[in-house]
Amino acid sequence: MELTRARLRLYYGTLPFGPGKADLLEAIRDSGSISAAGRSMGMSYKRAWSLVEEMNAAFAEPLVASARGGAHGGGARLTRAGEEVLSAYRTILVKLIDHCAPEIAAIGARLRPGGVAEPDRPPADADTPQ
Amino acid sequence: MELTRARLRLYYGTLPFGPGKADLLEAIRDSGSISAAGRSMGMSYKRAWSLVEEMNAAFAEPLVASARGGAHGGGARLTRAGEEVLSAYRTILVKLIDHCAPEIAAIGARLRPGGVAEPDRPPADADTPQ
DNA sequence: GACGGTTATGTCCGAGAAAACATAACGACT
DNA sequence: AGTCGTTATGTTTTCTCGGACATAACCGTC
Repeated sequence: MELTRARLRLYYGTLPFGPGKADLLEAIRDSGSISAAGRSMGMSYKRAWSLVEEMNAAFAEPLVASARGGAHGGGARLTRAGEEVLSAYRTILVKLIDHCAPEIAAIGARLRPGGVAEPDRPPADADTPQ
Repeated sequence: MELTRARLRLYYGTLPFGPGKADLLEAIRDSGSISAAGRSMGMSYKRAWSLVEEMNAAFAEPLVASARGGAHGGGARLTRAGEEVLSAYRTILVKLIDHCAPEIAAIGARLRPGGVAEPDRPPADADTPQ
């Protein structure tokens, strides 16, 4: 059985930083707005915004710069710090998959071949986009 | 700010394997029983047992061998497969901390020095032992 | 044969998290 | 001045996971 997904959450004191925040940063960078980012990943604006607030409060300088009003209602973009934190997190995951391939495969090799018997599951059920 | 904790969860198809199961395996190995393991980590027996069941069902051969009745009511121990899966997971975490130290530090370096201002917290609050 | 500690399994309930819903403020543009 | 999409923030409802209980079966030991 192959590794499907890996979720890494780092705790710096009380601040957790994991896939949720990383994906959100990425979506904000790509879309230019918090609400569009939330929509694109099936997350309520409220939640997306509160994650942004949490990050901005925990870091010395904000990771996301936002503005309201204006041309298209406002928007948000990643700061340099935001870009670099996101990049560092992505690098960690890549290195993990890369350097730990033997151990990851060793676990996978011991799994039951077809996965555990789960009675008729509606196929191709998209990943719940946390 | 220093990294306090790292939680890695691996998904093989529908089976998640993370710190909860790894710690449980370790506690079973050390205590020789599912219930003692659960107690030692503040987890109900029911939950500990269901995690064991989930693992045993997902792997080709069980990770935990259990027996009921007998001298002291029964007990549980790790199989060879259990030992090796646990070992592989631990190795992954060690390698992660080791090889990704620069990126982990890079994120930590951008955090607000004293952590976010949290009004008077009862100090030395032990980690919630998930 | 009763005892005791454990495995095994089901049901019910509550806390905490996330979603849903509701509103206000903002400001470039028309 | 009005519009529009977004940021910002609060309140209420829903849902899910885990904890709390309850019970049975098992089997060396005394």
